[in-house]
Amino acid sequence: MSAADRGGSTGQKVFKMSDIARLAGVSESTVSRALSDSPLINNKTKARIRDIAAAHNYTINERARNFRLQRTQTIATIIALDPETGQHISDPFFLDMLGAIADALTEHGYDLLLSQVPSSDLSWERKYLNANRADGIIFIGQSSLHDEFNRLARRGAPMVVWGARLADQTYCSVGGDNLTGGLKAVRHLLNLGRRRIVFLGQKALPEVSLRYEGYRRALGEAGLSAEPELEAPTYFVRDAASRAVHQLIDAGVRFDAIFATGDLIAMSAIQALNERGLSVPDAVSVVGYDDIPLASQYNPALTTIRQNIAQGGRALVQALLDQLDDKRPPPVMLPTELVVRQSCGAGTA
Amino acid sequence: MSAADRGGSTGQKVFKMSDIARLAGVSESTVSRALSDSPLINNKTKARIRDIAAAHNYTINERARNFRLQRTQTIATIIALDPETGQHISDPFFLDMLGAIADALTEHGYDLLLSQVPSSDLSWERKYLNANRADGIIFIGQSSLHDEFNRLARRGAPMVVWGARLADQTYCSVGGDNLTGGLKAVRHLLNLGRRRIVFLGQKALPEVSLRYEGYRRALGEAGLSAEPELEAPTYFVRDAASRAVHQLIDAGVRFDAIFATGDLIAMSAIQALNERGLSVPDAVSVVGYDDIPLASQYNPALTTIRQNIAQGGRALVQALLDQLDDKRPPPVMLPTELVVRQSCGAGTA
DNA sequence: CAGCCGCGCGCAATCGTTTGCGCAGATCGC
DNA sequence: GCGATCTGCGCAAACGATTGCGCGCGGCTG
Repeated sequence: MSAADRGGSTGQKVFKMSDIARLAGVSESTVSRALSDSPLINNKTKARIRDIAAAHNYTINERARNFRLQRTQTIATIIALDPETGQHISDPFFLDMLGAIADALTEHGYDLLLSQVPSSDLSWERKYLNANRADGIIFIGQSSLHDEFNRLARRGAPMVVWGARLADQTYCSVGGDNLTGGLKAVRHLLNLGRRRIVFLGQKALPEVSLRYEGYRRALGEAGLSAEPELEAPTYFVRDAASRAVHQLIDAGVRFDAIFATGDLIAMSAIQALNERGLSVPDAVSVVGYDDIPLASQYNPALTTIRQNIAQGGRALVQALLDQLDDKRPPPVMLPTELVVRQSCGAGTA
Repeated sequence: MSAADRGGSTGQKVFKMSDIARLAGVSESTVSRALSDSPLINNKTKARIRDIAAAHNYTINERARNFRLQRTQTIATIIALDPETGQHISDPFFLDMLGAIADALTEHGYDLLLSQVPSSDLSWERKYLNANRADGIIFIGQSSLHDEFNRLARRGAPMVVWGARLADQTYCSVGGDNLTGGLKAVRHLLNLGRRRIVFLGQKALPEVSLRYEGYRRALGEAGLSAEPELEAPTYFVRDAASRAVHQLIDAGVRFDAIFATGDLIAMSAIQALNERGLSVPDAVSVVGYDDIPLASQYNPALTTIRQNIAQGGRALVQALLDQLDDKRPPPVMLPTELVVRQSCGAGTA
């Protein structure tokens, strides 16, 4: 049995529509219409054809069907690895998101084509849309690709991006409410009596920049203002956050709390604090972001901002499908929620 | 612009081969052959056609091509969620594996179709192979599907499974060397002077069962034997491991080390130990399994068994592609490696 | 009884590519 | 100088489904 025979499949004959037609004594047209429940076909005929199809375990050849229909029923999901920021696909957040998207697409009868590309390779349109591999694209991770996304969207490509809503944005985005997220996180720290709060994150990233704005506003509400020495830029890369914390301490900067713009960053920061003999949450309170599955199991359990990932996946898919229906869906902002755990002193480890 | 016009794409005309042919003043056959570098075409003609194609940003329609060639150039990767074991797609291990598979497939010019199905839905063959959506299937997670996989493989479906090699196995599997992994983990604990080592994992799962065999042998080498009271079955589900540890302590079982068959389980166990005032690694040494990205950042950093995930992804893809070439690749077992970190007392937190 | 309408179905074109075969012109050997 | 061989390209038939159009037939109306 060679790879050429019907997808290298099972060794037994794979029926095509003409086989069913012959068995039923009708034309292919009739089979096609019967299986798609067309009103043009008599109900008895339909039933007979369906029985025959079922009896022979017939499955319609989706590729042929989609080809004829000039559609793919496939959505490409691209996780753009930004070598600069070091954000990696293994961030658990991405996998959860991917699962949510897969579920939502399945519900709508779409397949999910997964691709992991370095952001330097920007030929998405050619590769997926022109090559007719996918009907649309979901990008996870906005990073520094804002302009590129704008260009793509202006050319009419059906696409949606998980990320922040930006000012000059022509593409559709779905994301958490990063400003409110930052606000809630920092308000919580202030309510605990913390006053010198480190902002740990890379403001160059759109989402992080909005979280920073929330940080700034929360401080403002408390009559404080953001101090440059309390801002530590760090990417999502493994040890960057840890290094940043060490540097702060080495530089003699005093602080009693950290707002980390990612749970991984928060964990890395906590580790660094421990290495320097600072206990969490006694000496320093820490808030993370995303509520990745491990956040609740970390030691101490992480207080964090939860984004509803399942809801996000559904929203991404819905926005994209709307575009395929010629609608122009507006950007979506999902509510965020503060989850209080031990790393803020809610309990003692 | 409607979703119907060439994949709902860019609004500008999408060229097809006949357009290029007309522009070049040749037939479609010639264009086709020129682009696939057929020796039947004069080099000058080839160059001219390629220039024209490039100038018009022409991309071959992959769907039409694959349709004509009776292949899909797509591999379905299925993460079977076993509701019983509670293992979830968000296990970081899966995402890493997925990334590795995606990379390896891309290298070979294949696309990755992702599906997340509850194991109760077993119509993979119909859905992916008969429907011509994919040329083959990669299953991540063997769980309790051994028999189902055997059936599928016997029918000749091109497939490969990430998991353990079992006795009556007719399908091709790729996996870590679980026996040696268990051996290394437990030998390490024994070398540290630990004697009462808890086995934390669900032996019903094939891979875990092999790790248990390693555990047993390592104990045997040290003149010890496995004691039933030190075996705590636990699934991968969020809090199961924590509960299991609490129960052990409640039952008055004495132990000085834990071999957890997953990093998430190990982390959960450590948390439970801490809650009961037992410090890691002073009172209890813990070894995990998988070396997920967070293992090194956990607190304390986790000693664990590393499986080379990138290598695993490549091996899975290679095994599947071999099958598509009519070869019968043997099961693959990849080496495992012990990574010593603080949770075993290699350092102090 | 003739004309009309609607129901149920078949014919054949079509989606964009690949490829076996055929054919014209150039080249070569003798 | 003539047939054989080779080179370079075009014709047309596939791949497996969908769908506009047409047609036969039965029932209805006038």
